[in-house]
Amino acid sequence: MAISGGYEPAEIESKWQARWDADKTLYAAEGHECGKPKYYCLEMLPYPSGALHIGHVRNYAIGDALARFHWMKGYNVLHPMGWDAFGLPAENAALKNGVPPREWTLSNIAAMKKQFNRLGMGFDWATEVTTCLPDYYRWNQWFFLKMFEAGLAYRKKSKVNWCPACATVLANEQVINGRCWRHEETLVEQRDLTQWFLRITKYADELVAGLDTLEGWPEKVRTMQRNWIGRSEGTFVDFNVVASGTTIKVFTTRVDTIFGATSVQIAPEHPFAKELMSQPDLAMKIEAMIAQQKVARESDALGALVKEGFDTGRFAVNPFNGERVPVWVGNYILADYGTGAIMSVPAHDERDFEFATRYGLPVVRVVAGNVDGAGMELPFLAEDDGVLIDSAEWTGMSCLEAQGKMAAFAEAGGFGKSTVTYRLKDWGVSRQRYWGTPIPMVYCSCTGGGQEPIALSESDLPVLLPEAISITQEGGSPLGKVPSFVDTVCPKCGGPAKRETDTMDTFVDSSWYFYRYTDAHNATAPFDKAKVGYWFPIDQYIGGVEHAILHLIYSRFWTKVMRDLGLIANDEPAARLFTQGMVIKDGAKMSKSKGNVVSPDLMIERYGADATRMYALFAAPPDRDLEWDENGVAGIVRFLAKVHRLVGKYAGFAGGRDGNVGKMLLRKLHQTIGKVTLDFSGRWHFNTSISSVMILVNEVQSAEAAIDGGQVSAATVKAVLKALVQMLAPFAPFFAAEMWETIGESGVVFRAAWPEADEALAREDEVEIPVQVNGKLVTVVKVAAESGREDVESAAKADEKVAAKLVGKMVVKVVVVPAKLVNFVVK
RNA sequence: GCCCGAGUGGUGAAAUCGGCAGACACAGCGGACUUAAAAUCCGUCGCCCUUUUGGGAAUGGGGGUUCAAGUCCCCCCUCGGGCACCA
Repeated sequence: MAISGGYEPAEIESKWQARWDADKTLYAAEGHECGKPKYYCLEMLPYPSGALHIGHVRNYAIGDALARFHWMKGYNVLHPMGWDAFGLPAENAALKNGVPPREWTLSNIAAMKKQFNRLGMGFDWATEVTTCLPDYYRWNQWFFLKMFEAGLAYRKKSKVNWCPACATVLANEQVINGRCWRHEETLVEQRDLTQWFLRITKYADELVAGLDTLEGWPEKVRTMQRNWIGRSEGTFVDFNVVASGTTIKVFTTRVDTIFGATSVQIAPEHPFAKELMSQPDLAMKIEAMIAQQKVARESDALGALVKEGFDTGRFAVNPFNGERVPVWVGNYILADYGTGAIMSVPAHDERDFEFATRYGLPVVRVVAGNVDGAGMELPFLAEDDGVLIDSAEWTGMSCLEAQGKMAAFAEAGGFGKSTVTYRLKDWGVSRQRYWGTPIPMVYCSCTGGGQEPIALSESDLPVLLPEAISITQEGGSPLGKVPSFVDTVCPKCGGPAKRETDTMDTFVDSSWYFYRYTDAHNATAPFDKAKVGYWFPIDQYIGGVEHAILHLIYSRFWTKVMRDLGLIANDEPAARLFTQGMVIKDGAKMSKSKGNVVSPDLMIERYGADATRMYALFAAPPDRDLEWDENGVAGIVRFLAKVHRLVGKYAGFAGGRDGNVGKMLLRKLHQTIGKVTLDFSGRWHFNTSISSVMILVNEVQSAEAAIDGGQVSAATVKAVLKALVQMLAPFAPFFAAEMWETIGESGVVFRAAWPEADEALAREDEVEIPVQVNGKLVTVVKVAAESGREDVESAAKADEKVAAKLVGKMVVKVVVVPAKLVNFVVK
């Protein structure tokens, strides 16, 4: 588009880009000795796909505005950037084009770095972190060894989520509605594999409790994490199976209702069900039910299954009353939650009620008072605020009280125990892929018949990923086909040994990368404790809400592990978290298939980086979804062009004396500074900051004739232009740098002190007061700002419109809110 | 089903502490400048009734509190997101 006012974004932007590349004045001060308060501003690092998308631009525009604002406020700001560079796409590209993953990844990084610079993002490249390079991933291996030593990393055979499209295992967090998080169309299969796990469950309680301290995190994210961890307090109770040595341990949150238990229900995959498989008739039914659950699980219809089950013909004894209850296998019992077995209390659990009704099992009520508002007895009572009946010595006790006492009773009797269960499972980190961190373990016949892992020692690190390998998607880990990698020497016996061929989940990389930024070139440790101590916690972390439970739970876990290893002192990685909204186009999420993808490069080419970024901040508050409208970007260009023209015109302005217009401009200026500063102080509604700057510019434009006529002093003009440029600096950095030079300021605008709003100068002499009669607006009267209640009221009464409304009426009450409004209440 | 978040003009939105609803933009419409267009500038611009003047209803819907409600309280609807046979 043609741009007026002599504003040539391409010229300005390439000029400053070159300067910023060359000089490092915008980087964080090295030390703690700089005397400034620190501010660690962090945006989530991108995956190097090869190109930034417009959502990135928004994310980083928010962070960069904050970083630059804090520079100007005098903070020592760490604003780093890196690359989450391991992962499957690199391998897929290799499969498709034959380009080695490393080469593909590094060239993508180079391309995206160029884009970042083109966008004018003020990142501290001196601390750049690239997770696929050995100087980073060796520390993943180092942490792994530490965790192994601490019993936090272990290997076990278990059912794992297998994505056929990725040809690898997925963590529970990477399975969404039974489908792969990267392949929506692909159902995840369950496979039995021996895998590496990290014991995140050990920290489950602390991860839940810590959420209460994270007041700077969105409630939404905290709730999601709470749900994900799924902490549930309850009781284990042992039911001994009659005529067998077997005990079925059930988990219940309502041990108080145990006198109402009329059956024990076990999952088809429960160990006792396996035991029963020796009976052919039962085996068939059990297998059918396992298959049924599997199908339902895969199509995400587990909750929709009709509750079915069958009697095993066996009985178990309720330890509280010695009663025998039948043992059933139920399709609504999940093997992987609790103990995979429940006591069924149809009177007080909706699901048990449904099941019992279907099969005619008895319903025994043990909680009184369960009537509805109309006095009708309810079929069951799920609430735990009732009073027990027919429950031996606990009869008459409140449910809540009984829960504690009965659990204690069971514990004392040796047939039960208070417990806490979690939905959260240990984090499966093994991946059968090439492009990831090798797991620093070997297997040797000298230990456990070659089945037990032997840890390498620190001095063996890094275990380097072999570079020249051919990648295929068949037959297990690609690394398994590289003899030079697999064959190694046993650290224990010195004989020939085999390396672990799985690699680590890439979420390991992103679990601690932000610590590395503080000491990115440390060759002897992941980081220096003192440096982390200075910078942590992150003051502000910014990213998409899609990471609420993956990255953000893993990295909290990692922080706690590192703390317990004595490496850091903080309990949580980030004091404040901000999740920005999505960028949408034509009302829908952008996607290649919809053809509504906005290219940042194209935007920069057409409108410049400054306008593109500024639009991303102007079009909506940052926490909300943003509809991308190219006309809006053009509008920002018009605005910048206007500023460009005015700054150019008045840069060397001399003469003039402040009349009313000069005073008005100064007043508007200080109002604007106040508004923009306020927006930065927490709410980040940059859309309103920018609009207030637009208002200021519109005022200057309207005042042009007066300025030209000498009614504004040079000092006022200068003050307005200078602060205007400073206020634009966080949003349009190239532009601001250029304008700073135009008005003859020396030094770097981003290091100049942020302007202070002078309240006295910002104050209006006169205010307009709305006048209402019975709450309805009648008119607006102008009064001196300092007017008292009487003056305001009499000014309002004096208005002829108001007077007309008051004729013949009785004024019951007059509400006067100074500087706000007058309301006459009349009859 | 449970838990978050949202719902305001043609569009993106503003109203931060209960005090003029629609700031600032985008789009539209009219005009100036121009041979013409672009760019720029000026004006206009929520809806309904009214020639004007003016009047009326209005922030998803319904109730309430208040002199005053987009904002607070209760109930409901719609959309987005998360969790879901979790015992």
